[in-house]
Amino acid sequence: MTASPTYARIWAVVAAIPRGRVATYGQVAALAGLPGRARQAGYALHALPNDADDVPWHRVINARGEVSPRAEPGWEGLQRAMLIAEGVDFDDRGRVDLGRYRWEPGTLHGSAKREAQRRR
DNA sequence: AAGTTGACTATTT
DNA sequence: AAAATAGCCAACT
Repeated sequence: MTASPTYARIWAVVAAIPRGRVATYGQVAALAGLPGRARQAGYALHALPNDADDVPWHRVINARGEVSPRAEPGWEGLQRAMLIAEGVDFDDRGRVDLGRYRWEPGTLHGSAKREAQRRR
């Protein structure tokens, strides 16, 4: 497949998002070594092949904590359903509490993990 | 090769 | 608080 190294980096970061957590496009881009290139993160996911099960694209949302609207309808509802299935809650306006579900990479280790788990 | 596009975001109505 | 505006930059045509 003809994937740019840029895409590969972004996909790698997305693949690292733990279950039940979400990340913003800007966050993914920054972690991929592309600060300020949030749009490219979204572009990379758009170009993502359908059989890429190892990339949890549904855990990437926009900075407002909402599922980004895309060209084809129906996907938004699906993404929301998938996140709910993982334990991510949405409020009445269909938004995720980023302060609670935002993924903090590399932070949880050993006993610190248990402490982070206590948030609620 | 130049112009358009977009699964974004911060700022301003 | 929600909607429109402006800035952004790589991929796509």
